[in-house]
Formats: sequence, C-alpha cells, structure tokens
Amino acid sequence: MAEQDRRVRRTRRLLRDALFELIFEKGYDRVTVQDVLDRADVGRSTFYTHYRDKEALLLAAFDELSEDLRDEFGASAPGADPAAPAEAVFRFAYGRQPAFRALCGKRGGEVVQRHLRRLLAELLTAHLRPDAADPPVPAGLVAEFCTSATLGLLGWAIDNDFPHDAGWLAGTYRRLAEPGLTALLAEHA
Amino acid sequence: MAEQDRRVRRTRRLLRDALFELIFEKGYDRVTVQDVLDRADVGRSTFYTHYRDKEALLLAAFDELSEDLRDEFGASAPGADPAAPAEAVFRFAYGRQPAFRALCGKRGGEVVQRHLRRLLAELLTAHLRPDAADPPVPAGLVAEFCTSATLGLLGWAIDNDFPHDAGWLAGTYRRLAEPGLTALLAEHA
Amino acid sequence: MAEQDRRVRRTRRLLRDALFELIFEKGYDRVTVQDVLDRADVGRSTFYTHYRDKEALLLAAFDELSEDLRDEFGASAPGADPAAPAEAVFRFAYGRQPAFRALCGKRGGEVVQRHLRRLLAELLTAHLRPDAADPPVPAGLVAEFCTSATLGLLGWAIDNDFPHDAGWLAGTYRRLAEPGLTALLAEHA
Amino acid sequence: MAEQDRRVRRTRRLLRDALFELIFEKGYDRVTVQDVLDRADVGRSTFYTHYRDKEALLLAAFDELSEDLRDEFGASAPGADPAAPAEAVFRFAYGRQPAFRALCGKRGGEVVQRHLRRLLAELLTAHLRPDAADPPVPAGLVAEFCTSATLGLLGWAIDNDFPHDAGWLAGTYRRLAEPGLTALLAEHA
DNA sequence: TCCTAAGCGAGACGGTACGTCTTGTCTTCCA
DNA sequence: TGGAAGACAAGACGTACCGTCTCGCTTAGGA
Repeated sequence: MAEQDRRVRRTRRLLRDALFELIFEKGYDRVTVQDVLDRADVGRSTFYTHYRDKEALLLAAFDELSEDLRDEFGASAPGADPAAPAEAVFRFAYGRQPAFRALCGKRGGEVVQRHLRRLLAELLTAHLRPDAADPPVPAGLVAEFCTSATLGLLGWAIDNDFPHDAGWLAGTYRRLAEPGLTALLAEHA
Repeated sequence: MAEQDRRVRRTRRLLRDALFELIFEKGYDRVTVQDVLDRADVGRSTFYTHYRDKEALLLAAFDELSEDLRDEFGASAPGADPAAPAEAVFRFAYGRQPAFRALCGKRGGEVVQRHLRRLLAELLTAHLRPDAADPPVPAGLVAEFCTSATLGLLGWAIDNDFPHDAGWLAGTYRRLAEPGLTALLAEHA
Repeated sequence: MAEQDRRVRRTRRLLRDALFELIFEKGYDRVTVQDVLDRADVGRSTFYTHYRDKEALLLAAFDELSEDLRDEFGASAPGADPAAPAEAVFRFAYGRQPAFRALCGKRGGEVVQRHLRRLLAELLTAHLRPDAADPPVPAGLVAEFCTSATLGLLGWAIDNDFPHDAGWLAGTYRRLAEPGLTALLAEHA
Repeated sequence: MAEQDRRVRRTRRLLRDALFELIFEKGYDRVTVQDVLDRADVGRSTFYTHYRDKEALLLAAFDELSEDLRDEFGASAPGADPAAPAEAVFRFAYGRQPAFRALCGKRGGEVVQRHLRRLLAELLTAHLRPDAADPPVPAGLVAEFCTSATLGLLGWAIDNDFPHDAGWLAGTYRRLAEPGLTALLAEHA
C-alpha cells in the first residue's frame, strides 16, 4: 500500500497547491473546480474521489494548518498571559505567510474565515478558563472579543504584506487589547 | 408619474422583504434569485430591471441602513469618546433587530459583513483623526482593531438574541477596548 | 403565447434536425447530447427543458412519424388483405426516406427498432382480428411473424437505398409472406 | 502451464456466469463492468486482461454458442428443406434455454441480436444457394426475410418461456414462411 | 530450495458524458 | 409603457462508467 499512499499524497498535494495559487490569483470564490484540475493536471473524477467539493479541499488544507497550530499552541501555559494565544497565532502565521495569504487574506473567502474563527474561539475559550460562576462579562463575549481582535490584526497584517514581525504585531495586540482584559480579570478576582 | 413611482417602490419593497425572509430562513448564500422571485411574486425580468444581481438587492437594503447610521453617527463630536462610534452602532442595531438579524448574523453571509466592515472602518477612521505624522501604531491598524471588536461584539449580540440593551453592550466594549485605546492616545499625545 | 410557441417549435425542430443529421453521420449510439447542442446551436439547459434526455428527443421525432402512420393506416379496411399493413408501412417509409434512414436503418439504434416493432405489432394485431377462440397458431405469434417480416424487408430496403418503389417491396412481401398467412386463415375458417 | 490454464478458464467462467446472471436480472445495457466484477469477485485489471470490454465478454460467450450451432447446422444437406436452418436454430435454442434467455430475449440487448442476425443470415445465405443469375427477388432479401422470421419466432418463444417444443415452433415456421419460399423457388426453377 | 514468471485483486487515475442548477439577457404579451 | 412570463445561452457542478495503469501478493514449475 505504500506506493498507493505515495501517489495519493502526491495528487492531494498537487490539488492543494493548485488551489492556493489560484486563490491568490483570483480569490477563492472565482476559482472553479476545473481551474484546479487544469492547474494540477488532475482528472475530474480523481478530484472527486479525494474531495467532495472545492470547499472540502480548502478545509483539508486548513485542517493541516490548524492541526499544527493546535500543537504549537498546546505548549503555552494557560492563563499566564492573556495575549499568549494571539501571539502564538501571529508567530504561526508569520511563519507560513503563503498559506495564510491564500487562506485568510481578502481572497480566501468566508469559508476559511469562519473556520479560523471557530478554531481561535475554541483555543481562546480553553485558555481563558472562566473560573467564576457569574462573571461581569460573559465568557463567550470575551472570547469573541479576543478572537475578533486577533483576526482583525491578523487580517490587517496579511493585507499589508506581513509588516515588521510577529513580535511587533503581538506587541500591538498587547497595547490595544491587554489593558482591558487584565482590568477585567483583576476586577473579577 | 406618481403612480409609476408607487409601483416601483412597491416592487422593490416586495423584493427586499422577500430577500430578508429568505436570508433568515436559509442564509444569504443559499438564497437563489428564483427563490426571491417566487416569494415576492415578481417576474424575472422585473428583478433585473431594478437590480443588477442578488448582491445589488442586498446592498440596496444595506445602503438604506448605512445611510441612517451615517446620519445618526454624524451628530456625535469626533474625538471626544473613542467608544462613541461603537455605541452608536450598537444603539442603531438594537433599534433594528430584524434587519440586523438578517443582514449581519450568522446567516447574513460574507458580503454584508464585508460592507458593514468597510462602513465601520470608514466611520472610525474619520473619528480617530490620526493627527500625528508617525504614530506608534498605524492608524489603519487601530481602526481595524476597533472595527473588529465592534463587529465581534455585535455579532455575538445578534447570535444571542440581543441580550440586555445597547448600553450594556457599549459598556462591555468600553471595559474591553477602551483602556488600550486611551493608553495609546495618551502616549501618543 | 403565439410567439413563445413559435420559438419553442423552432428550437425543437433545430434539435430534431440536428439529431437526424448526426444519427446519419455517426449512428445514434455515438451521438452525444453535446453534439446535438453544438449542431443545433442550442444551450444545454434549453435542451433539457424540452427533453428529458437524448432518447426522449428521438422518441418525440418517432412519435410524429408514428402518429402520421397511424392516421394513414387507419384508412385501410381491416382483414381484407393480410399484406395491407406491410404495404402501408412500405409506402409510408418510401415517402419519408430521410427520416427512416436515420431512425430505422442500421444507424438508428435499438431504441427506435424496439418502438417501431411495438407500433407495428399493435397495428397488425388490430388488423388480424383473431376471431377464433382456439387458433392453431397463437395470434401473438402470427403478429410477431408479420412484424418481423415487415421490419426485415424494410430494414433491407433502407440499407439498400430504397430500391425500386414501395409497390415492388410490397409485392415481394406478398410473394414471401402472404401464401403462408392465407393458408393459415383458410384452414382456420 | 496446466495450472495457469485452469485458473484462466476459471476466471473466464466466473465472468461469463456473472454476466449472464446480471443480464437476466437487469438487462444487458444496464449491466456495468463493475457489476460483473463484484458478482464474479474478480479484479478490474483482471477483467481487462481477458476481454477488451463488456461487449467482448458477451461475444466470447456468444461465440461458444455460435460455434456449436454452426457444427450442428453443418450436418444438414443444403437445399433439401428451406425450413431446415430455422428448425436447427429452434432445436438448438430449446436445448440451451438459459443461455438464449439471457442473450436473445428482451433483456439481451441489441448487440446480441445484431450478431445473431448476422450469423443466421450467413448460414441461410449459404443454404439457399442462389443458383440463378437474375432471381425475381434478390437473394439477400430472401435471406433477410428468413432471418427476420426465424428470429421473430425465436424471440417470441423466448419471451413466452419456450412453449411446447422446438418441433412445434418449426412447424409454425413451416406453415407461415415455407409456402412463400417454395413458391418462389418453384417459379424460379 | 529457491526463484521467477504468470495470474490476480486492489484501486488510483485521466477522460468523457451525463443531467442539474443558477445566472443574466432577451423577446413578447398584457394591462 | 412598465411589469409579468418565461425561453434561452452559458457554464459550473457532482456523478457514473470507462479503459489504463501501477503495484504487491500468491503460486506454480523449472533451476
């Protein structure tokens, strides 16, 4: 089966790379399955044996990313630093600019945004550990705030060609978002 | 011509209402022009005489909203309160829950989010008045932060059936976002 | 609605003619819906609003023919001449050589043969009037014999470019098939 | 190599039997190569090592039959009895009802009919020995008549579960077809 | 004993046609 | 004359089969 696997992996890689290139060129919505097929030099039926549709291919690529992100993020100690998750995301993104440009920039349609948002929200909710029974602000709302802020800054960075470095972006996040978060946590304790 | 105008307006209203209903039922992306036609009981060609496509109809509805929002927002003095724009948006949204539910909730696809984001960014950029030549954080990034935070909270409120009232949501925004913003402005001065 | 009808008829005629041409060129089985579309200069969806599939188009054409045949055949008195139905078919076919070439020749696949056979069998069964309770040979079998003989001769004529005329072919049919039939009917009476 | 041969034969038999079963269940046209593979428990590539396509498998089975038929038929003296070929075919078919049911009944598509017709036409043409230079009716047409009549009756018998026996069917053939044939031959002499 | 050639199952792959769906344009009819 | 009705071309979609192919496994029959 080793050979089969190798061929399968090769085909999937071809498809994924073709999709990325095309998203970057025309934007996800305007990319056609046939475009991907032509670019990857892969048959129509082959595509559909691997992925249910265009979105499934996108999500497969996204899942590879999120898997890695989850791994890296798992290392940081929870609770120590409210900005840690955002920083991890920024570092991760800066380290994989091509992928993020395709998936999360202006051209990487709503689908990815939605999934990325869900992923982030999940990571953040776990990190924030709402340990009080009746917090002054609902935990979901705080998580939503962090997620939105993180994604907002990340989107800005992507659309501005990843200026400076991940540390700088994290610093900005700290300046803007951390004061409010720490005040809230302090008050709550 | 008064009669003609009345009929035109009637047709447009029918179309807009049908679109809203359908967005709420199935989500913007899954709504078909034909769906709208059937629901509004309007002929295909009639639709296309009024709007270029489905998105144009959505944007027409959106523009009515944004026009009003722009008016209300114009009243507040710029610079006085960094959270003022967000508060204005929240009050506005709480006052028009059905429309916002359809346009900006989970079901109101990417298109609206994009336009709403652009509108907000524009209002906020004007409000923040970047009066320094070399700010520590780019003005666009700050605007992006505010926009994302505002939209994040708004989306959360929509998806949680507009809990409490607009003031409460604005208060939360102040707790979370304002400390960072004021610190930044102070440092900058 | 008159205009709509005219357009519809035009489109259907275009499709039918294109199909006939292509059957004659490549044989029914090798004709693709797309071939018909290209030849008729008609859109894919238009085709499918008119016909469920390629076979439906063929059958529509076939039905026009069979309708006419049924009309012509209805005129002849039943029972008078056992070869009358065959002669009617031959005359009919000789008068519409292009259509029969496409539909019933070697190139006009199994589908038409099947339907033509059913049509003939039906006409013949009605014509033969099996008025005895226990005939020496089942009526269905006699009808099958006549149908097969008629179609056999007709197929031969088509594949040999309609030699002589319909009367000659009917004469041959009489020489070959009628003696047996009349003997059977006589014995039976 | 004896073992190899045994395996090859086994595989081919499995495929042929599976095809027959499936033709009987769904009709030749609706049978898929994959259906045959699954039923015979044979790999895709194995199939294509043995047969070029589905039709080749069918024809291989058909050829076995026709070989035997040709042998049996070769025994009869040519010219003695115009109905002899038909009778031989009927006896042969009644002796192999399952195969004929699958191959030549309503479910055994056009392909087999075509080949069977060709085979019969060949046998009959040889049998009829057109010894005149200018016959009143073309020899090909007479052969076509005999072939069609024979196949017509055979098809009827198959679709009616082989009623009576081969002799009865041959008798019917004699009643219906022979008078015309003998008259023609007499006139011709 | 090994080993090597064949038959074979598994299934990835490119290709082609299919029938469905939605879009935006167009023409005609009606009030 | 504006709106309703709806035919139409365009073209992407996901499905179904096809015939080719590469790959390992097994199993004889000859070394």
